[in-house]
Amino acid sequence: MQITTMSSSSAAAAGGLKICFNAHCKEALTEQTRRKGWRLRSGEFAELCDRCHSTFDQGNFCETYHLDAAGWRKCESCGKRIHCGCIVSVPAYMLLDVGGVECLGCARKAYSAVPTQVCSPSVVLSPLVLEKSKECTIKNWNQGSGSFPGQWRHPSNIWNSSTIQSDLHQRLSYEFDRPSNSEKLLAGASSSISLQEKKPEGLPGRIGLSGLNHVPRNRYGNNCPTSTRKGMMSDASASSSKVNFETCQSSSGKSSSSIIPVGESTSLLISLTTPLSSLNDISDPIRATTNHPQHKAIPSPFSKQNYPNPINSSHSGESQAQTCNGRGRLDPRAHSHLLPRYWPRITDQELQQISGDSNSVVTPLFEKMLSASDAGRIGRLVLPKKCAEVYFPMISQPEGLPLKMQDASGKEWVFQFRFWPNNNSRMYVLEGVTPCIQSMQLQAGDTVVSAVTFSRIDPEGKFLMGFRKSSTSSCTEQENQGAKAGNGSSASSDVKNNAMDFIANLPLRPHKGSIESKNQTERTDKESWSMNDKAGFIQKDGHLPVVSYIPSKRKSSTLGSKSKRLRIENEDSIELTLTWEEAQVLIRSAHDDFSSVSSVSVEGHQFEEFEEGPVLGLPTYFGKNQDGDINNRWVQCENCSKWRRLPLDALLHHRWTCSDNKWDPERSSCSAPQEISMETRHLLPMKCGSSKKSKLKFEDENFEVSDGLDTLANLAILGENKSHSVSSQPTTKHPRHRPGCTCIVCIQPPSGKGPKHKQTCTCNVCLTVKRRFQTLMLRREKRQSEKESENGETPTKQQNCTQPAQVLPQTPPSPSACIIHNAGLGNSPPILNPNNGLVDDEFERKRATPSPIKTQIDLNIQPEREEEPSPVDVPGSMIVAFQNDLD
DNA sequence: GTACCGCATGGTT
DNA sequence: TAACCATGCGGTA
Repeated sequence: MQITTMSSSSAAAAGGLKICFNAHCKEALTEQTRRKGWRLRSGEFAELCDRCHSTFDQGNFCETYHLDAAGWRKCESCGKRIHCGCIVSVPAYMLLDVGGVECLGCARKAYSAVPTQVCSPSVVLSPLVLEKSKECTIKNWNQGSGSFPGQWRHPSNIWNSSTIQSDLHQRLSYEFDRPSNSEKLLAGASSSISLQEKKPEGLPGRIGLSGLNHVPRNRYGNNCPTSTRKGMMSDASASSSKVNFETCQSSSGKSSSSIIPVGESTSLLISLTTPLSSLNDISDPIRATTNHPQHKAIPSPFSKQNYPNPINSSHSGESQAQTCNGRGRLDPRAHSHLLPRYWPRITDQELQQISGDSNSVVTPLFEKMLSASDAGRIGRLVLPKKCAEVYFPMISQPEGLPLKMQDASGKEWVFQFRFWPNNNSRMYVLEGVTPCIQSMQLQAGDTVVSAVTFSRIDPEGKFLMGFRKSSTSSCTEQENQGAKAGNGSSASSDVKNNAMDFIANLPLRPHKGSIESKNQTERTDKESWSMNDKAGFIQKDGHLPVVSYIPSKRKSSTLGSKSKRLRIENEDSIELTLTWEEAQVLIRSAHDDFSSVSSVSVEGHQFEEFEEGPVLGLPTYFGKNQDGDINNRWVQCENCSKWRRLPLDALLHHRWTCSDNKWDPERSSCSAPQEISMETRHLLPMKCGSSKKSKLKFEDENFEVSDGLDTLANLAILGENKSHSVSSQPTTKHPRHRPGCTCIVCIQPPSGKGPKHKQTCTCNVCLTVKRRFQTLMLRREKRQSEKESENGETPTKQQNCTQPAQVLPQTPPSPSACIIHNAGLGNSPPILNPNNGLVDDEFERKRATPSPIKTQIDLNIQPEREEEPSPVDVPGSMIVAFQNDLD
């Protein structure tokens, strides 16, 4: 074999007295005795004295100097001893996927015997080997000093090999991460130098390969007599191919020796070196190789690897993790053969965590966004076909084989790697992943696993399953990519929400049955809601996720009709509905007036619309003094659940805590004991779950509570409703309704068809209608008042009467009335006793006092928009009905 | 009734 | 247009 050598950056190191790099020798070197040994990570070469170099050159270096060192292993095939403990012997062996090592000769034979599938990169074409080949080449160049030029083709000739070109292209595109560069390279094939000069922008650590990157405990085996640089070449030749190398010198003159294999065999090695001087002064080689024609993909792993520090590790065995930027470290095949969506995007940090301090080399293989079905209960993870075939073991039977996977925490899982025949093709799946994914969900706490990255750990040959969590950003690159890839669900799977956060921020508050509306409307945009719920995917990051859906064409097209799965999920969402219903009790406007609350009808369902997102609040209770006057309010701290007495006009945050108690400094801390009073002892609900109770009638008739929503609604109509006695027990249909309730919620199907509401109905829908009406009236009156003000007129009596804020204080509360009131409702305590069915004097008094409102509400009408005519103007509508009812 | 299995279907690339 | 792949869905335990 003849090798032409061009240059080495090591030349720059000339000058000054040096000693032999061999720690066991350390003989002083002179210009005349200095010889280049193995290549170092820096791109330089170990400088050896003549004697050591000779040993090295003969492939006996490790046998000579490392005999007592650790790291000797046996070739799994031929049993030859291989030193895997230093950088010198790196090119002499290969790491097997299944573990163990193989000498180069055996590895090559094994590889040649595998026709199509999947050879682990490290097995197929160990970059180490490649690297070593190069080193060897370079070394020999140095030695041979450019002889036999005639036997070396010009680099341009190399490009005649389509295979090589392809591989190189892959490699280049990977290495440089810039197709343009590779294109240039290919186009300008005449110069591999240019290759070397292409600095990997954004690809800092370029996968170095070679022993450099590798585990220090591998080296050339002394039992592979041919496995020194020369020997290795012999091995390569032995595998039926003659390999020639040609090197070109970088025009920069830097340490770029580019070794381009020129051969016509099926076993061809291309090794390109690019200087990494700009990057930590580490020169890592790039290699493109081809082997079996069927293996277009060159198995050279290496994305991120732990590179032993050549200086240290080669002697001390210490390894040093070297991080690369995420993009460039993936297996070149990922870029060349896999769709971008499958490119692993594992971060350096993650790799670092995975590899830890060990000598393991972690090679990200591919990544897959989790689809709904992947993350669902089925427990099947569909694998991209190409990824499965390239990176996972070949399987010939559909049953496949069990595949051991290790997650980032080190826990081992065994999945069934199998395939289904599908359209004359195969569909690869990993079965049994649900526990693992769920485990990751748990570990992730409140985040969401959105993608899974498969990597391989060498030399163990184990597979690693890493999970990427969703980000809080709703429009992450992931999602975009997922959406772009047509994987809407995966993209959307990033958008899991905490239910309460969602509720708290939801601009629309659906009424009964509105969950369905919610589903209908959201489903079309984002099916993953259901999936999330189903899979327990809830993101509790506190960020508002509501509008971050990335619609998927596919999803939307699928969701409409025939999605049995989705129907199931919708059922699941009903579970959320119940929770929602309960949560409704506490939802209120963020403002302390009603003007910001209106009602809209969407697809036949009523939504309470907040100008701003509603907030959650605990109910408050109004207490009275000894005279029977309501003069205080009790509110429960959201932290300690203690009740605090506040002034009536206290304006409360939706998350009121003791620290907000500026009215009673002594009880402005949760540590302060709860005030002992009649109310706290007997009337206020117990700490646990009290706020959820929709309606309570306390022993003391001074306290009557209703839930905040009802109060809110009733506040709007101020007793215009006609109460009726009902049991305090909720109905089975609707926990907030009483037996006998004939409201639409209790008696109507979700379709909305059925009997109309009765005027006495106090269901949410009715109440909202009333509230809506009140809001409309208020606004109307307000406008009218403004108009009149502009005209210098004073508001009419009627106007005053219709404004709760004005009316309420004027309406003396019943001595027996103490009202629960949604904490955020503001200063004006609602004085009513509404729909809990308790008829009192107050109500009767109000009933006797005609209100412009009570004759205007038709519970069965659709709440109109503000612009629409007032119900008052609609003859024969609710005016008559309501009046009749009252009469 | 439910979960699982495995093929089929059809949208997307 | 073919391949891919998400998921539908019938059969079975």
